[in-house]
Amino acid sequence: MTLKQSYGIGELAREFDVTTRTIRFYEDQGLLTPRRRGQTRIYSPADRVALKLILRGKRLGFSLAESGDLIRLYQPTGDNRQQLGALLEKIDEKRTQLQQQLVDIQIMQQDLDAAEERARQALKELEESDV
Amino acid sequence: MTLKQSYGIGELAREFDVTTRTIRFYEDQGLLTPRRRGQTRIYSPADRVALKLILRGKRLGFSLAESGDLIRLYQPTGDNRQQLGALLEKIDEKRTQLQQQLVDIQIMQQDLDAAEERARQALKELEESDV
DNA sequence: GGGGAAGTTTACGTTAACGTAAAGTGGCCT
DNA sequence: AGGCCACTTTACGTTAACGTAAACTTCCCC
Repeated sequence: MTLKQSYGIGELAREFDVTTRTIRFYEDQGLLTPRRRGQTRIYSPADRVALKLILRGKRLGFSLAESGDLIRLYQPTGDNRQQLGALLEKIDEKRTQLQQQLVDIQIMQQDLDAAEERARQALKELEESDV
Repeated sequence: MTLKQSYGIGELAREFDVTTRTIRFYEDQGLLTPRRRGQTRIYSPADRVALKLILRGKRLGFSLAESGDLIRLYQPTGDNRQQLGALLEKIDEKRTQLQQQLVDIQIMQQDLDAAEERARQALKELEESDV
């Protein structure tokens, strides 16, 4: 089975577990650009990918504006050297940010390990004092 | 030189590049608990660590409430089995979340790689068409 | 043809995380 | 004494990211 090439708003809402209000809001912010059949919104696979990107961004604490940037990194825009240069810079910024987040995650994971260890130790001591 | 054992609010603000308003706000939220000398706040190394944790959390999109949870994972509270059980669960939740974020970061990094590749390709074509 | 179900627009409401301004206190310097 | 910091409290303002409610249309079903 090949990919669907269009989606309804409710369909996307269910798939990604967001409300239709949220999806319309993203459109308002210029992050999604569904076409219309009558007055009903029809979403393309590209819209679906964009939505996925937004939600992934959210999990990493990105603002909608930042996710908008990311989405635009994908749109093959008829670009001149200026814009391509700026693009490469933006990519580099994001990469730096992601690197920092990686470090943050690693530290937090170690912290969690330590916290778990202490909790287990405390449990153990409870056991022993209570034979 | 051994660690300082107390800090002023401005000092912390400078070190972590936040405003004093922000630091006081965190106290309001119960995330910091400085003692007082007169009416002036004096921060302990533990407060400083907590602040660091909060800001790290922010970089990963954690809410202040979530960072509050993390901070509490560190406070050796006189715990009973119930609480320790809940603690271990919380730790596990956070671990799962961090794992998801790791995956998200990896995907984004690949996306950035692809975007950079396309940008470089576009640049190259511009060069060639413009001998 | 009446009534859901799913879509739409419009608009006001809400929460988190601070910003910003005003007015006061305490110390230190010259 | 005057002045300048750095600190304090109080309080109202602001922005992002939706939630919630009301009042339509459209389509489908029986």
